[in-house]
Amino acid sequence: MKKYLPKEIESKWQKTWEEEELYSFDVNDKTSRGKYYTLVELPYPSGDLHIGHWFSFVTPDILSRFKRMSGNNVFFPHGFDAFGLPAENAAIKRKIHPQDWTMKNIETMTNQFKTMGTMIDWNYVTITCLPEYYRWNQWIFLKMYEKGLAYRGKTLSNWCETDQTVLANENIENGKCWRCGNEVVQKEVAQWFLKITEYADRLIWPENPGASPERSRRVDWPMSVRVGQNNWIGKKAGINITYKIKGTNETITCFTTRPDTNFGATFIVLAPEQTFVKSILNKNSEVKAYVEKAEKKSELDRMAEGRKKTGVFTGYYAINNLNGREMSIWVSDFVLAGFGTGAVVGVPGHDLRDFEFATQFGIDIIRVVVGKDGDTSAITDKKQVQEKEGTMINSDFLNDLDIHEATKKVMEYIEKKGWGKKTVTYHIRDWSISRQRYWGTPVPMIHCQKCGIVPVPEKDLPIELPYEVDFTPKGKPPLASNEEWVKTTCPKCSGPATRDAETLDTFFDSSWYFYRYVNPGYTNGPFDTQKVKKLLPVDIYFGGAEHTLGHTLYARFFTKFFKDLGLIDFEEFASKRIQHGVVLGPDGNRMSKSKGNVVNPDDMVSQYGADVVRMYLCFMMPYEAIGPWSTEAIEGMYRFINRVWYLYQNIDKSIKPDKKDLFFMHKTIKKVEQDIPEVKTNTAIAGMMEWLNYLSRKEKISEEEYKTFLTILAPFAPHMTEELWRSEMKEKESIHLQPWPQVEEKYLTEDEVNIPVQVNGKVRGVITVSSADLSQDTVVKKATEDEKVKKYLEGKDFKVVYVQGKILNLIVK
RNA sequence: GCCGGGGUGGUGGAAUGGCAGACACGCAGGACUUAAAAUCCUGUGAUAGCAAUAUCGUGAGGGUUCGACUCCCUCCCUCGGCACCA
Repeated sequence: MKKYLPKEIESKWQKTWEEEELYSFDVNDKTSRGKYYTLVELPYPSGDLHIGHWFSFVTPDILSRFKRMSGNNVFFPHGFDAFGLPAENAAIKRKIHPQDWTMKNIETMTNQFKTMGTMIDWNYVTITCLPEYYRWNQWIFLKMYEKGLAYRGKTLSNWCETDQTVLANENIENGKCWRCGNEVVQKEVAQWFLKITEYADRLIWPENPGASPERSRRVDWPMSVRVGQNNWIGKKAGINITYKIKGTNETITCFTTRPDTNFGATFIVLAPEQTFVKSILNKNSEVKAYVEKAEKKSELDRMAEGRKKTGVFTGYYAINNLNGREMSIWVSDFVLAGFGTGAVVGVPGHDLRDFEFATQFGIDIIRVVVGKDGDTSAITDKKQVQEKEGTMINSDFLNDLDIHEATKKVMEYIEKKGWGKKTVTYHIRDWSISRQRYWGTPVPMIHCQKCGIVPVPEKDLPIELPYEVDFTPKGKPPLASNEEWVKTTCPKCSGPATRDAETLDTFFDSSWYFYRYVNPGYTNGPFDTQKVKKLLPVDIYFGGAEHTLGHTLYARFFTKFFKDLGLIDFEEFASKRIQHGVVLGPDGNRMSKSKGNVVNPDDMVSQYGADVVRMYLCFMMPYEAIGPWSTEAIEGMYRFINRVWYLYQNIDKSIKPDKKDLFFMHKTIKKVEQDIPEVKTNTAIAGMMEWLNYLSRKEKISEEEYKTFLTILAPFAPHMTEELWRSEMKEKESIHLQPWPQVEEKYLTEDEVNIPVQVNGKVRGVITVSSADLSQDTVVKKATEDEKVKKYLEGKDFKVVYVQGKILNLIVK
């Protein structure tokens, strides 16, 4: 038999498959088979394919191939998330235009992707930086503007000095920019926002997805994503209580979720940016100095201070309606202007942060006794409170209630008295989408001196990104430097006007690409609604855990918006979400050029072949895990593939599989077909290895066994199985068009079964009994006759616990 | 601090109430070879023993159960997310 030479056979079959259009997807498929849409997050064209790309794409490919063999019309498209800062930064550094750099990378990476041997249909490719794609970004933006969901706002924003652009909250990691890692500062900038807050309630996952009646389909997303997104949305029900400021006509409103603790409120703290604070700046120099200092503090400065509280007394008092107490009013930067009302009522007996502030400034500490447990979920350490000689007061009318009821009752009481109003707050903010950079979708808006902001008429789309632009960062958008492009006429009054020179956050692009995938050339709208109806929702969406709060949340938001536009009729775009892990370098660290621990997939492919690399990536650890690449362990996979290859020589066409052979064969088919949909390729491969070990121990094997082995191995190792199937075994039709072998349950029952026998829960022997008679009497009889077991029974009486055909436990007193 | 995931041999990991450590790597011994590589065979949780075998063993402690890596309670460690969020 010829040698196993992966290099030769892999490129040969990749070429043949392309010529034969083996993987071409037909959306108009007339057969009755079901559709299956496999989606993997579209990669950024960074330049070179990383082993991480292989890791995240191979398992989806195996699943897709398996689904196809199991009789589904499988859609497995591809694309590139081609806009974004790295292109611009690389271009500045290397003096290449971002577009040229990006398109070249896409070409390189596409060729590298093809060496993986996936069943991706390369006729369906979406590239987000092309006008045919981003014109529909602009279209969607205009629709959102029309519906009041896109608006121009001027607020304190996250600003990255290095990248000279605004960042969304989701793009900040520990106060630093997610791209460059440099400090993010707060800056007042006018920019475009999307009102994702309007969809906050609909974006909240039901506690038990699938149970909610308005969701007709079962939605299976990881708990970490559902809980993470719900926390990020951060819906809280509470009450806004308004307090009179003594000696003025003014009031202060504070939000709280626990008004029952207000009996113990002793002070109020305002954010430096709060309106009442602004009104007294000129009356109080101490407050003024504090506010000015606070404004200069960056996120990092605040973090460096830790929990140490700073603050200043305003000289004013507010009246607590519940007990008539006068509460001193303070200013402190621990109160956030952007959350709630920018004012907090201090309850130091029940809140650790308030306790710290009260201790720092010598404010009274009161502990409230409410409810049948005599306390309201005290946060502060009791001893500490007593040391501060705090007063204990009793709110008599709440004595028989639990905390939850007490909160509710006080809330109603305050509202009835007219002191406050029930309200709901959210942690999620509107999504800032303006970027002051070049390489992105131009915002389709026009600024007219007379008419103000005017949307570009739909017929004028796309507003193309000009090629000639000075894109070195200068603090204003690079597009503004191209006067010819910026100058335009107002669509309303035809007077002189300028184009909006900002570009859209690239997360806008990736929020809807999977709709575009079904017909990337579609020209009558952002996507082909007929085809979308056939293929979506996505059946399984593979991607990274880092997209929990950004991309996947945005994509869900867009989906709900499209539903409201009547373009689609479902709430969730992906029925199932699986998040891949990370392949670390052989030294256990994250791969990086500077550490010199990068595993280059091209090198691995030329050394072992794509099939071995594919299978090793599936076998090394579970898909969701994080772990190091092993230069030794991959050798084991090379051995496995070679053993399968040369096992071909052991075929004896004259023999038929016996009962035991068939048992092993069907057991393995079952194992593999159960594991693949659960994304457990590591154990599926282990199952095939066991079967191979069994087959290798035999002198000769039947053709049926070998062919079945190749068939179930085909999704994992598509090239070598095809070579054996077509070149060696002279089969006409590709192995990848074969149906998945049927599991015959009748072969899975064994003549004899081994039953472990326990005495007092410890295994003392194993008996073999005929599966024809597994009755308790027979098994117990056989067990008591067993020499090893007998020793432990010593003729004593025993109780029997028997699980039919599985285990026998004898309990001796 | 809150939320979520983990903790099993020398290593990656199997087992979701029923023989813990499948499968693989590594290691040790053997076969083949003048020799090496490759390949094949055998062994490989710890302790005691020549051995049969026994005892211990899934982060720690308790509990439920005939039986617990698996379920419950308390705690420790670790990774990830959020965070002066009122």
